[in-house]
Amino acid sequence: MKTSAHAASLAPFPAIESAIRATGARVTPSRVRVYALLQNAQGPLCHRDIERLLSGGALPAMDRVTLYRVLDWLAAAGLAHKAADARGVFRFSAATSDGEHLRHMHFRCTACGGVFCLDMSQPSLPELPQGFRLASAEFDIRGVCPDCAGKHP
Amino acid sequence: MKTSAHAASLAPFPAIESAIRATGARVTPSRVRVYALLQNAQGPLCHRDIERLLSGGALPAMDRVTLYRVLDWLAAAGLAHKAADARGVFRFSAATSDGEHLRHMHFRCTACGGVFCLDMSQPSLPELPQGFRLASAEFDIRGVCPDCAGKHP
DNA sequence: AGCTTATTGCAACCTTGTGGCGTTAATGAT
DNA sequence: ATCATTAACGCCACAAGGTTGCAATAAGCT
Repeated sequence: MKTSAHAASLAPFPAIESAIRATGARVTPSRVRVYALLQNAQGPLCHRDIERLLSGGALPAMDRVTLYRVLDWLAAAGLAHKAADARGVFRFSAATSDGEHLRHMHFRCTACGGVFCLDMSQPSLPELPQGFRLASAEFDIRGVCPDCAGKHP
Repeated sequence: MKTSAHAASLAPFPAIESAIRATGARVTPSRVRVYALLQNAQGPLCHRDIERLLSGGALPAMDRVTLYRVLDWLAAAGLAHKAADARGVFRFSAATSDGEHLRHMHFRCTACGGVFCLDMSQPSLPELPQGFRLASAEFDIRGVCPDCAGKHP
């Protein structure tokens, strides 16, 4: 039995692959790797985080710019959410089914930039003035996380 | 009657001046100008906005870095709030009395980065898990503002 | 007026993110 | 299976936002 090295690298992620294919765009190793990584992540990751996590594996690290483009593409395709953290750095997270993450609770650490999802029911959304187009709404709580609070007492 | 040019440049802002002096730090023209500007602003301003607004006047434009430092100092002194907008750029706003702005509603335009304060009563704050230190909480609503919605139909 | 030292201005640098362009490789057709 | 098409990739340089180091300046105190 002969299996190409290429096919083997994509095979472990059938769901990922089909989700990408469903958008009409091409299925590439970069997209599969990044999207899979976001889905397994605990919270939103920034470009730097992803670069580090990716460089650990056996596969060759992908180009900086390619990663930026893959992330922006995932966001544009609706497969990921893109939002700036408390330090002004963009973080990305996999977009579950739909709408689940749109009304969510986040705790943003102003020291390390980390984002923690608080799984709590959220209050109802208020009415917007005329002309404003809503994209997402979240209760944004800022402060210092337990880790950083320990380092800076 | 003789009045020094220096004193004349600070005289118009007695409240501003005493607020700065109350922090224990030195009262400088840069701090007075920037803090006065933030207090008169309609919404949170970014570094760029402030640079432009300042360069319009008769006084010589202050240094880029000095402005960054004045803004960070205002935030550290508790006279201003510092937060990243939807595009990841820091915006600053004058800190009114206290706590008023901490629980506030904002609409952040993902196209132009503009921030609009929505003066609406806000739902109550939830409990945080152990170890998390709260600094501020706001209902963060993202989307496209009427201006940008008109440009990109 | 003179002293002390917090602020300023300047220059260089860092990080995050984007645009241009030739090359590679994912897909559809042969 | 091979080929052609063109979306993605990799590499380059660049832009915007933000920070650090240090010499020169000017607030505030006596």
